[in-house]
Amino acid sequence: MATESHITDELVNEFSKTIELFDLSPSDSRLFTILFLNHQPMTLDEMSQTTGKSKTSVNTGIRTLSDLNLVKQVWKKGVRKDLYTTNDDLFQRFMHYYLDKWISHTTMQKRRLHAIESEIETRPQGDIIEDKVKKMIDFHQLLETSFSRLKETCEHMEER
Amino acid sequence: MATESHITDELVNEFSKTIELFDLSPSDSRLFTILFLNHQPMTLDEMSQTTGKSKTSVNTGIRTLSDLNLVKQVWKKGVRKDLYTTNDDLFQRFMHYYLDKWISHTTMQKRRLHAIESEIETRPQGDIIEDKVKKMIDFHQLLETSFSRLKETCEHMEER
DNA sequence: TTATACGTACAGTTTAAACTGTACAAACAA
DNA sequence: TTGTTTGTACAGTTTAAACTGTACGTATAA
Repeated sequence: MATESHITDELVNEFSKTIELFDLSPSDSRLFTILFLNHQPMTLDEMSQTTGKSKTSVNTGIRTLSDLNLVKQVWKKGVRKDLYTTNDDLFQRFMHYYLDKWISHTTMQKRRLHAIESEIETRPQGDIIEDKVKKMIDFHQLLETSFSRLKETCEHMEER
Repeated sequence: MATESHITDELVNEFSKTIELFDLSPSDSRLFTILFLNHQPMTLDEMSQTTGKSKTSVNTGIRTLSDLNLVKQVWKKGVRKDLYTTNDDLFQRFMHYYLDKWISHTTMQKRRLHAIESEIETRPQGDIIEDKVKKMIDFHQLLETSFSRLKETCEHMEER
């Protein structure tokens, strides 16, 4: 038992570090990983037990993960408690959520910058500022196309 | 004056939101943006004044940004105070810093997972765990190649 | 040399986020 | 119906991060 929990702990520690890169809090990342490693879907009480956090805390964590489509609720006849498990297609799910976040953000900000740009036209602010705004818009454009391309690439990638 | 500062404020607000996507704190993002929008390099006191933060705070912020190669120190004869300005090639700089972070992280974590995998071979943990570890490694592999490809793509992109 | 100006280390404070426990509402069992 | 069980809202607490002010070391100018 000591051995098994040691290995599992290691896996949780390492994997959740990667999950954090997707802008999830350490707690939420850890919760996701525990759920992913577990053999069956888990109840709130089980997750509370395993993570060492309160049930309330786990509850809000699960809600966050559900909202991002990384976790789903499942039903099992005879079980009264809510059961949760991780969604399949780890890579596709995470990439989808993450890239959409980037793309929608950059698109929106680019639009806002254009709005400011036209506001500037009515009351000029000087060449330097105008040049900076252009640079900012270019920056957003490059980000948008980069991440859009990556999204396309990812959708064609295999996951076993 | 009211007009000018209004527009500048807007620009700072909007642009720093994008900078935050690169895992920089709101304060650091704001500091970067202010520095980027300013016509000349700025001193610590000026930045302190403009951001409304203490000099110490600005100092640590600048250090963070310098460490990430997003900001550089410049010298101007006759000026005793330290002067800082943003680096050129906004897009390339940010992307380089960000993608390197992802790539080095995934590479390292993949290696660690492989280590755990071989540890498991000596003391088997059951098929389910072994399968999960494989899935984790695949996940990291896919991340690594995705971001490596993006890096290549970005290096060939133009920035005006 | 002394005096002044500047950057930064450090301790303490403020602020925001994460977390907990209680209390309640909805669903189910008897 | 009444009694349990479960999920969640909310207020209060803990914890961590961000920030400030002072105090000191180094550099420049006189």
